[in-house]
Amino acid sequence: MFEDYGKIAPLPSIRRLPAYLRLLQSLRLAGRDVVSCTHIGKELGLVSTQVRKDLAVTGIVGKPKVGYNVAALITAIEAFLGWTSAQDAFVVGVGSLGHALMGYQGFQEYGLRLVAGFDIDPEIIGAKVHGKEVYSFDQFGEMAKRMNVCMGVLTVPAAAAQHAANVMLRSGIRAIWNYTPVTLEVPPNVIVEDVKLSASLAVLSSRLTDLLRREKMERA
Amino acid sequence: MFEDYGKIAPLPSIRRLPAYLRLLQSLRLAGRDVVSCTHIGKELGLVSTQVRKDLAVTGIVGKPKVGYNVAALITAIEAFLGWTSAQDAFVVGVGSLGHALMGYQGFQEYGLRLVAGFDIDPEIIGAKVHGKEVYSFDQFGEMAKRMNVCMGVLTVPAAAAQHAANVMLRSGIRAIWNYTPVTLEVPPNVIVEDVKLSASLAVLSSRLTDLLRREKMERA
DNA sequence: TAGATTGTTAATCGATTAACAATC
DNA sequence: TAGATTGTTAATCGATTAACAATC
Repeated sequence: MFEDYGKIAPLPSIRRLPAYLRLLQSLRLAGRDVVSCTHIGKELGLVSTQVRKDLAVTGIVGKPKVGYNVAALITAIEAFLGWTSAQDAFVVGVGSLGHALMGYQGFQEYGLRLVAGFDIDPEIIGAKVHGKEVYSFDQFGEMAKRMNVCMGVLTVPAAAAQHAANVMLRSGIRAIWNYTPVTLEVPPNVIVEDVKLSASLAVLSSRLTDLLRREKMERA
Repeated sequence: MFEDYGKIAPLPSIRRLPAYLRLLQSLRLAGRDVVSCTHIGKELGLVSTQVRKDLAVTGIVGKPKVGYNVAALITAIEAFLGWTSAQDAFVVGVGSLGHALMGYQGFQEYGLRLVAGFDIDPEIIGAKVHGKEVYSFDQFGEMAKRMNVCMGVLTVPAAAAQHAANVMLRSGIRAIWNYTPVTLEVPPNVIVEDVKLSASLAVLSSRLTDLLRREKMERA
């Protein structure tokens, strides 16, 4: 008898959950006990039915006429995302971006702890970055096994990305947060999530180009 | 008589263009003159019809049986994105993330030049970050007008985001690349593009949680 | 009670994929 | 010529939005 574990939540819904979480935390701080989808939607610029559908993926149920319990909703979202217990991760590539991520305090909120960095540059190996040690990438496998770390943040130059990923995979890494522009090849039981800054910039600059051109034509 | 300027390209297509651009540049470097959608698709893990639809938004046309001219395609994508001439931008908030972005060389490829940073912290005002000056945020308006900068990268703490954005808007900024988790309120003639790291991490960690749970059940 | 809100089903919308004629 | 490839139209798929009964 097969359970329906094959069914996963829509990615767009998952992507919106952190925004709900942030709002809910501020509501809790303000002493609010319950909140409606209408209210959430107004704050975030979404229609209420979309909010309701999104929240439903966490398994939470609300009360008609009342709304959702703020605290329960926070718990449900965090549990769904796996942000209840801190997840440890290694940073691979301590250049300016890796450096910045290691120092970013905001990840705590997302249950993510970047516990160490790895690099191949002797200049930086052994240094402390925001209080965290930087090790030689040669030690990655050993450290990953010892500390039972299964998530890696990839911030190496593009040319080194696939090689670094291969080493990470051999060390038992199951999830890679990929900040490089490279399309990584990994086995199906490993998860890769790409942070495509260039994609984001493409949207911004193409829209800006479009906007400025339009205004120019209107003035003419 | 109305032109159909209202029609804009699908956002998903725009978001994929930088990946095509990157591949095409490496093909050009390898001496390739022409390329087919099938080939591009194989490299990037996309079906050929999707590649063709995406490329069509740039206005480029290919030759049946031959494919697309690599150099022409590069030019067309860059023109569409507005990445032909360098776009200057200011960084608002020179914390660890702003610092890292100011030092990131990769933005050159995207026609983006981060020419200066702004902050309110006297400790960092006047410093040079990766060769670029950090000014007081009080000087933002004056500098933006003088240097005719219309794009800003927002990397301040969440609590300061809307206020900083307001100042930027008053200074004539038309496009904000928003790295904060705040939903900014801006007039309709200003473009905001959100870089939601938390959304990306949400996908990664929820999928990892799901994967690990699934494996646990299989072992049981 | 009346009205606001939830949960769910149906309709709409937009993007992806498939099909296929045109063409070099 | 034959076959690969483009450009375009149609079919499919999935997400968003609308409609509405259930409910506190």
